Order: sequence, then C-alpha cells, then structure tokens
Amino acid sequence: MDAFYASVELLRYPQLAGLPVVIGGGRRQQDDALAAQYGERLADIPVAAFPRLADYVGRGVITTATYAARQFGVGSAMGLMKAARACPQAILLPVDFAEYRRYSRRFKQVITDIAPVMEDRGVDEVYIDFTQVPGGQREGGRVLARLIQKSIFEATGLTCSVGVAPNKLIAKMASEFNKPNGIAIVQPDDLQTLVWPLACRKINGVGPKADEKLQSYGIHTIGELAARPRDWLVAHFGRSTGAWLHDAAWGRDDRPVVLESEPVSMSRETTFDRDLHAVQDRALLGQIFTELCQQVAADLQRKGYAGRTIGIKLRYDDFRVATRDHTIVLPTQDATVIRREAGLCLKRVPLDKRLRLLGVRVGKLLPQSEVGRQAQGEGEALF
DNA sequence: TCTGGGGTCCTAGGACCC
DNA sequence: TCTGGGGTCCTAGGACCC
Repeated sequence: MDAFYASVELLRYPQLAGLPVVIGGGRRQQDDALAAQYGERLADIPVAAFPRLADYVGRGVITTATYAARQFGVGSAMGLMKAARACPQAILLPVDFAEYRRYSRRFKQVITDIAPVMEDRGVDEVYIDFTQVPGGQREGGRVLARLIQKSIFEATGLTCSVGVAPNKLIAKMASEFNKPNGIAIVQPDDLQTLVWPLACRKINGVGPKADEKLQSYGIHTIGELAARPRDWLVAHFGRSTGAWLHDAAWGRDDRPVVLESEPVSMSRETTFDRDLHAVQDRALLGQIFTELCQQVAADLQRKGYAGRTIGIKLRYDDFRVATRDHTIVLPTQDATVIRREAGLCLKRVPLDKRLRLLGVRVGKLLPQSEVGRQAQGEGEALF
C-alpha cells in the first residue's frame, strides 16, 4: 500500500490532500481538542487548525510521510524533532492503529476474493501467488495486477503498488519500481537490466550492517554481488548468509507464499516521556511494568495463546538494550504469573542507569486449546 | 530533549542427555 | 597418549522487516 497510514488519514481529512503530512507520536491535547470541537465533521476542520510538526515537543518517530512531505526530506523512522527542523510546516497527525487495521482487513479481503493464495506481511503488505488464478498469466500478470489495484481503490479509496515476478524476492523489489499506484513486471530475462543495477540494500534482508560490510569489499550493486563467486561470499559472510546473498543476487528464491502461520511471541513495550531511574522513579516504573504485563496477558487471551518464555527488555538512556528471559514449565496467559516471572527477570539486569524503554514479552507460544492437552501429557508422564 | 512498537530469524555458548 | 560425537533446549544479543 502507498504511504498507507497517511493515505488512510487523508480519507478522513481530504482537505489535507497534496499537503506535507506526517504520521507519528501519540494522541495530543490539540488532537483531542479538534476532535471535540468538530465531532463527526472531520472534513470541515480548516487546514490552519491542524497541529504542525514545529509545535511538537517530545519523543517519537515518523511512521509514514505523504509524498508531499517526502519532498522535504522527511520519511519513515526519522525522529520527529529532527523532521520538525526539515519541514516545520508539515501537519502532524497521531497514529491511529485501530483505523489502519480496519482498512488493512478490507484491502486484504478484496485481494483474497480475487486471488486466494495470499501471504500476510503486516498491516500494509502482502504476497500473492497468481499462478493458479484464472487470467493470472495474461500480459505477464499485468491484467490481474490492474484488477487488484482497481478493486482495492473502489472498495477503500486507497492506492497500492504491485510488483509481478517469478518469486517473492524479485516481486518485492519490483513493487518499489513504480510507486505510488504503479505496476512493474520483472521476467527472468530482466534480471541483468532491471535488478543488477540496483544497490544491494534493495534486497529484502540486506540492512544497514550487511550493506556496510558489502561496501567495504567494494560491492555496491546487486550486479557486483552476483559477480562474486559463491565460495568467496561463503568465506566472508558465513555458509548460510553467503549462499543466500549469492542466490539473491542471481534472483533465485524458492520460498512459497504462506497462507497461515502461528505467532511465535507477543510483546508490549513503551518508551517513556522522560528517562526513568529504577530508584527515583520506582513507583511509576512499577505501575508501567504491571500495565505492560496486563496488556500482554490480555493480548494472549484475546488471541487464544499461552506462552512458556517470559522476558523483559530494557533500553537505557544511552540506547543500549538488555534482555532477560526465563522459560517456565506450564504455558501461561495469566497477568499475575507473567508479572511475577518478568519481575524475577528484572532482578537479573543492571538497573543503575536511567531507562528509556521497558518491554515485556511472552514467547514459546502454544494455542490455548492445546495447553490442557499438554498439562494432561505432563500428568501422564509424572505417573 | 535525536532515534516507536511489534514482530521474526539467526548465532553462539553452555547445560544436559544418550 | 586426557577427555568423542550428536542432539536438544535455554539464554542473550543482534540484524532486519513492516
């Protein structure tokens, strides 16, 4: 989906179309004041009444920027304070994840009505297997891609970009070629002309660290990566990563489109308005900690899972991260149990520096429906 | 007053078992 | 003449993605 969060907000606030708008941070007093004053008539709010990036004080990052805002050099993951210097006049809207999820469900429903083999890749992205869809091969997939775009737009008013290719790796790259509202078709023979000139960073899975290492060897493009012998890549990046890099550069990827998958972990974390100290801010930290445990427990219960590994995550004021976890015998989805185990984890981690973030995680998940069976199994084993 | 929140996967060492 | 070879599980950290 194109600039998904921002595009959903523009459906509510059409008066902001074409303006630099960024989504980020939480709900603020100005936001509540506007909502109270205009009620349901959101489209009537004058542009001048919206909060600006320049007025923002506090922590947070941009989650999405409209294409107009990107012209000013602001974009996803940029700190709001830094973005405010680059584009102070941009309108700043708070994240409304519940609303984005509603639109996410709608556009995915449109897709599965047309092409049922769809893999969920988060709130704004999917892989679709066109292979068995009637007409899926017409014009190399362009006809079906157009149908999906048109159907999504009619149902939601949102645009998306589609990459059509023989596998997920290349399709993902292709989806970036003609953003927004574009279609790109990449056939196997197009590898050298369309993919090899791209930066290695365009490979889904090559991040800043891997890219830096590749650059240090003089490898900047996917073509340069493809030119390195497989053995050389294995020698410098390890057996697994080296082989994967070689395959990726040659456009090889045999991962299937996966329809369903079980969650591995669930977590809640929060960055504080100001850095907190374990001693001076003990009461506040304790309250936040308990709330995080209750939220994770509620998430587990709502989705029907229980987990055996309880963990915590801290981010110190210097941005270093520490994690501790502990695996218990019986899976739990109980806030009290999670709070107790997470509390023990907290005792094992240094707490002399100020904290920026606190998180609670439950892993080794099992559907709640299988927990009884597991407990029964334990009982049988005991006797 | 730089730097969110929710995830997955990988690596590597140590414990423990056969 | 010191002390194998697999395997699984647990834990901590880190890279990466949306």
